[in-house]
Amino acid sequence: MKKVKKSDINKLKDYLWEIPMSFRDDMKVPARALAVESLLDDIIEDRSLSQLVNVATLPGIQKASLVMPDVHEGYGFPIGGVAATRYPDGVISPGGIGYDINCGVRLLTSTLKIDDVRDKIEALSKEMYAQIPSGMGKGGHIILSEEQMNHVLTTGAEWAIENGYGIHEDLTYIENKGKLMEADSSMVSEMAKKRGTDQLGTIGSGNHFVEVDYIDKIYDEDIAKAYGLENRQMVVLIHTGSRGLGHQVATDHIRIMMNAMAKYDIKLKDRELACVPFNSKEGQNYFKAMCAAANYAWCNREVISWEARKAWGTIFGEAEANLKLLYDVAHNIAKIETYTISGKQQKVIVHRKGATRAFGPGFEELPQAYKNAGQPVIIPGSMGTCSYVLAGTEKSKDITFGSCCHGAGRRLSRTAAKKEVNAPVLKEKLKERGIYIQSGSFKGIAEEAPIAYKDVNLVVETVHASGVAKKVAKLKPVAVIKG
DNA sequence: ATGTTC
Repeated sequence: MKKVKKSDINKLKDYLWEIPMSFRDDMKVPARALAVESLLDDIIEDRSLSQLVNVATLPGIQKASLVMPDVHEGYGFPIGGVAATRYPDGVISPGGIGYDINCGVRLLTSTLKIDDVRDKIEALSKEMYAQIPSGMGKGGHIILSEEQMNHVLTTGAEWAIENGYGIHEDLTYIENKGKLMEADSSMVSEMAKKRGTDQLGTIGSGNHFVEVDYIDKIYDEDIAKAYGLENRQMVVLIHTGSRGLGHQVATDHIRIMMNAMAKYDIKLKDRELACVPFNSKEGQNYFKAMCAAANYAWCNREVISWEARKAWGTIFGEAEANLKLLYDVAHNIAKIETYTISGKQQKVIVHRKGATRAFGPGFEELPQAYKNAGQPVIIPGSMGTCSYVLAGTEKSKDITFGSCCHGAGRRLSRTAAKKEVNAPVLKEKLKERGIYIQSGSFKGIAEEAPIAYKDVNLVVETVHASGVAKKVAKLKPVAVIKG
């Protein structure tokens, strides 16, 4: 595979770079990277830009294959990538969505200020760790019957609320109200359902976590007010997805697609880009299964919120347990959306893999309170650094198919991170800075160390400067619960 | 990311 060098890349703006179609004769559109130059110099080191060029060859791809500033290499497609293919005959590719279907984040706001509760943070971190199951393969307290599983897969977050694990008001503040209508539970294999039987309300491992933060800085007073954010306010950030169930859905359908591709005469440089036309039988079946797994993930984050609320009730009392959902966004998902392409309205299948939707003001699905502000975009940083709340913009539709970055983005591989980091020492150092890490695994702490990640400040500066999202608030962590 | 490499 021809490696992408700096000299192959044209600078379009200070934060926008393009690999032109002349780079490789099989490219159907140019490949673009949103990044300030110092991040680009990091990005060029791994295979993510070569992967981006591969994506630009997919049947039906529109306008450009894109990566966000937090990009790094992934399975087939780079993580931090956006690819829109023509509806309905362009391809859908599970690799463009990711194994963790509807991995995403949500932010809950509290009525407490950090300065009033410093002395309770360590106890809070322990109580949250006790209430929220975490770790590889770990199950939770809810065991779903076959019938309940089918309900979760078709109704998403609603299931949690109807069964006493959530608050009805939350639904208004979840992307797609926590339920994709196209879901079909019969497209989810028995194996996938089995893996998901006891994993509702669990965070898993890797970069998944539940975190307590406080608002350290407000950049946009008006939008912060609309979102209900105030300086020093404590919030809860939840990052996880569809667990073993989503992983199995991806595994099952990638295998099916690899066998079906020849039938549709699709030939690829990298078999990890396995894809079929969206309107083919296999494409539809995957999409329906993906939607079902996405619903499972929304239900999962709703149940985890219930567990977090329980822990807050134990530590601070009933009145303070009423954490309010600011917003819940997916960053591993495919959506059918409409954009202006070459001057005309065109429906596309937008693949977002490690990319957050970032729609601007006026978007009809937004709750009334956010109509003028735009969709909240939640960007978790690396463990122990900081995170951001941003607001989507109208401009994101022109530049990134309504998308934004999803986090800091990995810089070192997990193996490299483990070599560099002494986890017990890191944990102690963070504690000295008032950040309590609760984790069952030192290996997990090492892999997620700040040094393993890009500088989230630069990532956020890039998206802010490019206009795809606006900075609203900066969050600082005080407690992290992880696998 | 993941009952850690279909």
